[in-house]
Amino acid sequence: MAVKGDETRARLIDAARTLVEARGYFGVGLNQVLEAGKAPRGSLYHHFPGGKDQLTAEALTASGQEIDALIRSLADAVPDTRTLIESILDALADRMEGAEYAKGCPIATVALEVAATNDSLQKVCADTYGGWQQALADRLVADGRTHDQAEDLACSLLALIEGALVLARAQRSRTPIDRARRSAVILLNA
Amino acid sequence: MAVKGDETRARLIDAARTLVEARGYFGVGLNQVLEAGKAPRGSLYHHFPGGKDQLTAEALTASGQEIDALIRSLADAVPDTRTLIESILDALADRMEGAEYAKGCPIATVALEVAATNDSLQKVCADTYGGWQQALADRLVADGRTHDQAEDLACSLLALIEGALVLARAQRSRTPIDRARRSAVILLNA
DNA sequence: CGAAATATGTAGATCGGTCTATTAGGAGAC
DNA sequence: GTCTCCTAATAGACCGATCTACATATTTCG
Repeated sequence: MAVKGDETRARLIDAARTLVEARGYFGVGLNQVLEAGKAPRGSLYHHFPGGKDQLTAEALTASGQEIDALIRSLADAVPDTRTLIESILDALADRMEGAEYAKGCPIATVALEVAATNDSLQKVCADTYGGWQQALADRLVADGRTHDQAEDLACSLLALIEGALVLARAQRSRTPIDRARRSAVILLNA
Repeated sequence: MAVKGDETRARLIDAARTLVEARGYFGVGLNQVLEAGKAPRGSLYHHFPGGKDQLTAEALTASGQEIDALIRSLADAVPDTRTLIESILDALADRMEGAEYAKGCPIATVALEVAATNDSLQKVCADTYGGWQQALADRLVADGRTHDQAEDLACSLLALIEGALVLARAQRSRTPIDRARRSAVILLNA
C-alpha cells in the first residue's frame, strides 16, 4: 500500500502548493487542502504528523526546488546570463498571467506572513531564497566574476525579480516584470 | 463626542496597521486589533461598518500615504536622486531591524494574499503602489528624464526596493537591502 | 432630549488538531 | 497457491478555540 499512500501524500502537497501560493499560510484552511487533495482528515495527520506547519514546509520546499531546477536547467540551455534572466522572467510572467494572478512567487507570501512569528517556516523560506541566489551566483561565477561580485549581483537580481512579481500581482499586470527585465540587463552589463 | 470617537477610530487603524504589516490580512484577527486598540467590538463596527475589509483598506491607505509623504519630503530635502533612493532604503532597513523584522513593506503581504481573490483590497494595493511609483517618477522627470523613461525606471527601482524588503524579512538580515542600494545607484547612472 | 459612541453578548461558521474505527494490501507460514 | 496476520492508510466524527459579524443595551456629551 506504499504506492497509494505516497500518491495521497503527493496530492496533499500539490494542493497545498497551489492554495498557499495563491492565498498564503493563514489564508488557507486545512479543509480547503483536504478538499482539493481529495483526502480525508485522517490521511493528512497520518502523512504529516506535524500538522499544518509540516505540510506547508514541505509544500514550500517542493516549490522551491522546482524553481531551483528551472534556474539550473535554463542556465545550461541558454547561451548567456542575460538570456537566462530574461527567460526566467518571461516564464514567471507567463505563469502568473496564465493563473490570472493567483501565482507569483510560491515563497514570498508565506515569507512575509511568518517572518517574525514562525521560526521553522521562516527558516524554510530563508533557505529557499538562499538556494536560488546560489544558483544565480554559480552562473555569474562561471561568467568570470569573483565570488563576492557574484553574490552581490545575484542578490540584487533576485530582489529585482521578487519585487517585480509583487508589483505585477498587486497591479494585475505583467508590465512591472517586463520593465524589470530591461533593468536586469543593465545590472548585468554594469 | 466627536473627538473621543475619532481617537478610538485612529487607535483601531493604528493597531491594524502594525498587526497587518507583521502578519498580513488573514493572519490578523479582529480580536487582536480590538485588544491592541483598546476598543470593544461594538466600536469597531460603529466606525467601520464595512467590517474587516474596510478597516484593512483604511489601514493600508494610511500606511501608503505615510510612505508617499516620506518619499516626497525626502525628495525635497536631498540634493540628488541617488541620495533619495539611498535614504529611502536606509530608512526602511532601520525600521525593519528596529522592529525585529515584524515590519517591511506595509502593503506587500496583503497585496500577495488578496491579489486574486479580493477585488477591493487588491485595488487599494495597486493604487498605493501606483502612487509611490509616481512619486519616484516625478523626481526622475525633474532630473530631466522623459516621462516614459521616468516611469520605467521608477517601476524598476520600486521593484528592487520591494524585492529587497521581501528577501531581508525572509532572511532576517539587512544585507539584501544594502546590496539593492548599490544596484539602485547603478540603475540611476545608466 | 437625541445622536454618537461604547460596551457586551451571542450567533453561526470554521479553524487546527485529536480520536476511534474501519479498510486495504503486502509479507510470511505452510 | 492461499490463508492469516499486521501495519499502513483511509474515513469521518468530534473537540475546544477562534473567527467575523450582528444585536441589544448602556453610557456619554452637545
